[in-house]
Amino acid sequence: MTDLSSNEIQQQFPLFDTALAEFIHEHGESKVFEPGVVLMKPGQFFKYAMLIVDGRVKLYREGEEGEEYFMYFLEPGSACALSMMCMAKSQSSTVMAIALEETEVIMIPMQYMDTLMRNYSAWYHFVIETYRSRFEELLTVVDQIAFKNMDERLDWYLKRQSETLGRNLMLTHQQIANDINSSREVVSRLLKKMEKTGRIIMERNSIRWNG
Amino acid sequence: MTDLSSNEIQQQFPLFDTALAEFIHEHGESKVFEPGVVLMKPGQFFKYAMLIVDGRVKLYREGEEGEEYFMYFLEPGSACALSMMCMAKSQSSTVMAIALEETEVIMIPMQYMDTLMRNYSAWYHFVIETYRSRFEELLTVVDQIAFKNMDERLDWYLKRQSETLGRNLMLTHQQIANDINSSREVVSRLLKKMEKTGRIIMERNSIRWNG
DNA sequence: TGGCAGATGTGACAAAAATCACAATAAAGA
DNA sequence: TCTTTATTGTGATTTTTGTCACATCTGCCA
Repeated sequence: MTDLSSNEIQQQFPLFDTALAEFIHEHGESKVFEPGVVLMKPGQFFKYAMLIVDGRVKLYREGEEGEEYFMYFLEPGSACALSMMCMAKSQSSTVMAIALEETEVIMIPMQYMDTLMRNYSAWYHFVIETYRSRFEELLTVVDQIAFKNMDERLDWYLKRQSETLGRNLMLTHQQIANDINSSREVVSRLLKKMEKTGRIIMERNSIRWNG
Repeated sequence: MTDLSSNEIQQQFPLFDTALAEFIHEHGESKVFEPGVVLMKPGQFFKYAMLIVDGRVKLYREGEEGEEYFMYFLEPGSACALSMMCMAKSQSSTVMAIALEETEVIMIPMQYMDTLMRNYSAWYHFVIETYRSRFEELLTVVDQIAFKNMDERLDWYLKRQSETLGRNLMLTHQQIANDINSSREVVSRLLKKMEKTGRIIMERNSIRWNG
């Protein structure tokens, strides 16, 4: 039983019809994750499909030697595709997911998946759309690292960050370097160039995106 | 109506139960693609879910300036995840798919998707497993290009090629360079090194993998 | 058999990015 | 205010990869 009414659920997830929203209201469980908490990590198994109601989650890939690579954000109204896929096969996750803000999540136990899939076509449309959009997003990530130089990748990274986090990005050069698997010095120099063209304004601990 | 009996379908797709195999036998359409034929290209819309019965399909991403990046193969018993996702939303594809050999495909018109999802749980398990495994595969591609140097990427590339194409790879250095978005000279030099360690044997137009 | 096209080898050089070393600056606390 | 620490700036150097130029080699076929 969730904290949210089926009405509130429908507001956040416009694809859901009333019957589905009520089912989820009934059988889902609400949970709040504090900023910095790990929602998902490599090797972890899933018992729930996770729907983001409020807040923001950062997904990134971890390399063997602790390198990181930012993939995408989960925002309210979206679901964690990985949680649904892994759950379906009792597979373990291979990415990290961290709450950036206080994040409210509806968790749907896996035993309801069959029922949902079978009886609520809105659900499977939602599931497939979730997969599709994440797959697409991952493809654009591949594009960037396969085909683009660091300056373009940095630009794209900041653009995406500002799209979900706003124009004022509270990021140090080191954090950015981690996210795009580069080094602080390289990021510093490239940022300096971007500042000269007016694309950004730099302050200590933050960057203003002018896009 | 497919050329394949429901029995043959079940043999290729072990997850399918008899009822599902019969449904697909009834409503699917058989099609054969000759080597080199494009099954799917950016901008194309889908009316069918494609199941690979025989042959081999190569999927790769195309960059804005015509660069390429090899993603993965589709083999018999697997489905094209992209075709299912795009179809579901009438979205257009963003990758290239080319038949390497003569490839036999079952094409299921999209109007049956709802029925399949609703009435055949084996179908949606299959769909989700398809998505999951492709997503996972794409993640390992990200790993490689984000975290690894050219020598490791080449090694991994050859390993994957030989896993589905056999130890004897009919590839020129130029073709390899295209697939991993590098240059012929770089690939030549790295291959030479790999030959010295005995990991491969080079011949004209082909490479023998000893992995 | 001679020539040609595609494939491969290789040195020299250029460009992109990572690394190293250290300076300068700013904020936070004691 | 003085100290400490995190952040940012910057030159010098190295490593990795890509590019250019050209030499060889191999198989094909006219």
